[in-house]
Amino acid sequence: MKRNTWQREAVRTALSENENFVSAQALHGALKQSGSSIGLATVYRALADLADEGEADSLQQEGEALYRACTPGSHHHHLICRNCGLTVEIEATAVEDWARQVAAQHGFTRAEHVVDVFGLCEACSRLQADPSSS
Amino acid sequence: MKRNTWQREAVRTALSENENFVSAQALHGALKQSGSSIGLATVYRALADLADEGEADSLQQEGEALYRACTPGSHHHHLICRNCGLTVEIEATAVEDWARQVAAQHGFTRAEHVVDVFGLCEACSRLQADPSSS
DNA sequence: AATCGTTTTGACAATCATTCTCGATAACGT
DNA sequence: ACGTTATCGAGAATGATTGTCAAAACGATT
Repeated sequence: MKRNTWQREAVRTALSENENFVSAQALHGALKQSGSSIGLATVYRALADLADEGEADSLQQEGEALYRACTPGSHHHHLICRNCGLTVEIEATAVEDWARQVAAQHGFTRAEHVVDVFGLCEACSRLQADPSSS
Repeated sequence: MKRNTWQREAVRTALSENENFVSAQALHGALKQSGSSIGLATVYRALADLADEGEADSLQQEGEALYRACTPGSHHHHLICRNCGLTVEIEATAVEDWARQVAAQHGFTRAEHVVDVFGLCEACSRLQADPSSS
């Protein structure tokens, strides 16, 4: 049976306080900073669980897993700033259909897909164009 | 200046002999099997170079990087069998456009995207439906 | 073909994220 | 409150990838 522990709740809370994708390590660091005594392994476990249960989205960047609280129950993708990490949830009905269709065309079943868009957000685009204003 | 060594050539060749995505470790193992004395670090370096130069595609799966020779100069995505690794290159013009458009809508510039579709290929679908025939 | 400056290699150590281990702890049903 | 048993925490273990550095290989030039 699954139990409710303050640790899991702490991770859930810490996650939803972050607008953007965070690594398990970073989240653990933040929790420790704010006085929690939670263990690193526990953060990893809690994040994996949350991702399984659909309460968090995850993606791989530079060899590490990043997590983010997500609006549960809705399938969506992300538009992520490569520089500052700003993340926007995006709907992609058209892409869902396309993926399913392409898979079917090639005889594939059980299609899932990974779709993420990276770029420079408006602010970071400006910074890059005019570095003096940083 | 970039030099041509038999090691790099060996990696390029080994890659193109594999229809599917392979890990650096696996590729190194295969090369050793066939009598090569190439070092593991060299395989990692060669693969990173090939990916940079657009001669190979790469993706992350279960915490490890997988590589695959790709038709150079063409932007494409992949349809990958979750079970046997069979890979099909797919065109995704519609998705390209969608990605660019979504990024622009949110003020993002320099949009890039990660789009991969995973599923079970025809053969593996059958196996799963009727495991007795394996 | 021999030489020289530079790049690349390979063996192994180092790193780093993540997972495992296991005794201790705490949740939940009774 | 009690006993089960899932979960925790600390640190060890794992496993992929990268760094180090002396030795070897490359390629342009004699």
